[in-house]
Amino acid sequence: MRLEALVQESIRTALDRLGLAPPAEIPVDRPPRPELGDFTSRVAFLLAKEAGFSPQEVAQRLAQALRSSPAFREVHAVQGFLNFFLRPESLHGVLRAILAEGLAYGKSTEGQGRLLQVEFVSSNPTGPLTIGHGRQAALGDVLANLLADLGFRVVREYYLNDEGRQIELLAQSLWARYREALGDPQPLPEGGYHGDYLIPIGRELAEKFGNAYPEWNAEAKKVFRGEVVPRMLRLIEEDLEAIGVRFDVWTREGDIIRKGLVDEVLRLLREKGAVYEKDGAIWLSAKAHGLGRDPVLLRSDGTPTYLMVDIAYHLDKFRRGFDWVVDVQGADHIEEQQQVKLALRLLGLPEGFLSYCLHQFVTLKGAEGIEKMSTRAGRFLRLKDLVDEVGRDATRYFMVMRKPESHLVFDFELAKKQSLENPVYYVQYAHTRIASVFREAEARGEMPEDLLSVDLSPLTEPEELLLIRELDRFPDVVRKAAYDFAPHLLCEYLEALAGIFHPYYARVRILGQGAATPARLALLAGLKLVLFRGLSLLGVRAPEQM
RNA sequence: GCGCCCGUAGCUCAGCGGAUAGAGUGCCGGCCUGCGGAGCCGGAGGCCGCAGGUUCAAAUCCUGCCGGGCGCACCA
Repeated sequence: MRLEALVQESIRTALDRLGLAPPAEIPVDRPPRPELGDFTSRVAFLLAKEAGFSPQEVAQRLAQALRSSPAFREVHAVQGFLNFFLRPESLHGVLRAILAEGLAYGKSTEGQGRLLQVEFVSSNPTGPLTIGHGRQAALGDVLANLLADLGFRVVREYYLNDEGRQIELLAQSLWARYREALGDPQPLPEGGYHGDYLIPIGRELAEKFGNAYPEWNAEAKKVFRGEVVPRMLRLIEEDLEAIGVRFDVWTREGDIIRKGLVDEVLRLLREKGAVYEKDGAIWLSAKAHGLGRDPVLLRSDGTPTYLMVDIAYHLDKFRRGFDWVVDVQGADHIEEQQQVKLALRLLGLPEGFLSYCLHQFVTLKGAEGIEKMSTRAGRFLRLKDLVDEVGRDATRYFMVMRKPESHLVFDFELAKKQSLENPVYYVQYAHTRIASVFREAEARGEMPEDLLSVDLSPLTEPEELLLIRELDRFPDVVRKAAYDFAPHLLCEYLEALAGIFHPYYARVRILGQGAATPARLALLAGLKLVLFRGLSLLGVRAPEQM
């Protein structure tokens, strides 16, 4: 049994014996300081009023009733708090259970195989991915990993907007580069794409087409659009591959329109009286529902806006059978999120069908002049270049080590460091170090045949007991990181584990310690397992050697 | 002006109703004859942006203000 549940059950039994009704949920936490025990409960505060005693009196009675429980060495009542000190044997049992679970440890089936879509990156094919997209790629991928461990059937999806005005501008920008390569410099269109990445493609097309397209006209538009989109997709795929992200499904904006979903959504919204016509365009009545302004759904030329198609896309997601959809998006999409959610509510989709994981932007520390990025202005650092420089592991780790809604300062120099100041190396090194100890144990013939049947009673050092207590937390960390869209909690947890292990390793010898050796190796096996699981969820390697 | 997010140690950030507010880094001072020193230990450093309120209890919840980010296009 998990330790927290063990404590809860003990409290429940004690309450029962005292004739007190248990609260709906019995709170059990980790105390702020180790001298306050392994677990603490503030249950007495919740019961004091009803019981007619002070919190401290209630706590004292409970402590008295709990002292007979075999799980605890001591139970203290302090200022109304109930503090539990576990017997080492209770902790040893936990370690044994973790080892028995193996790689399944931390997984659950509570998602019940429900179909979940995580949509992320979804960058327009107008250029390579920047480090900003990198944060989203890492976040989306890690969230997908976490939720898959909770038993959801996860689909990673990329929404590809390969039509519309931006693509046209891109095509025209490419055409200008093409003319430039032919010695006929043309100005880039207003709001066009200035990035260098179009220059070699322009040169390539100059060779391929010669002077076939001297004018920017309807035919040139068609041809250059056809040339540019697949090439941009290549660049994006290279970036995704660099950071190690694969998508299961790519959906194009054009697919949604062709399915007739735009017309259908419009019809449904009209039936609800949620749209109106003004200046020849169709608007969504968002203000009437508390939003700041009414957005356009259908332009006066009859074409749908991005928002319109996005709403239709989400209806499509629903029809495709997803039970839950998580969209990872940057802070510049806040208004749109409110509008889409409103529209889905009006369309009668279930509340909670769509969740947004919103993240703030990334700035790069230690790289002058490229802090402010813009794809259109051609001022950015390409994701692949960053990965090439600092490595996939560090890139992924750094991108998720802060909570998404916080602005992220990516410390370029720190990420590159191959020393333990770098948190990702600190964690990986713990894993490697254990692997190294195991190799040494094998060489010396000290490795037990079966770690599961090892006598764990020699595990009595404070760090040993603390480590087991921390290993016990892993499933909670996975759950919280997944449901709160907070993968940084996993980073923090892994750093805490490594932070207990490294000093322990420095102080206590593992090998050649008689009966303590197999017990310590079993502990390290449990730790290695959890480090591996945690790093894998982050998509970061857990090396045997480095 | 309106909407969302963020103001916690010099810096980068955790903590988001509970007991003396934490980590990493930086700074100061210790420790290298054994399993990887790619390390370990100790210390200094905080009106938790400001002001009210709610609560037995507020960094945490509410209100207002101040500072920063993002958005407020018939762009995507």
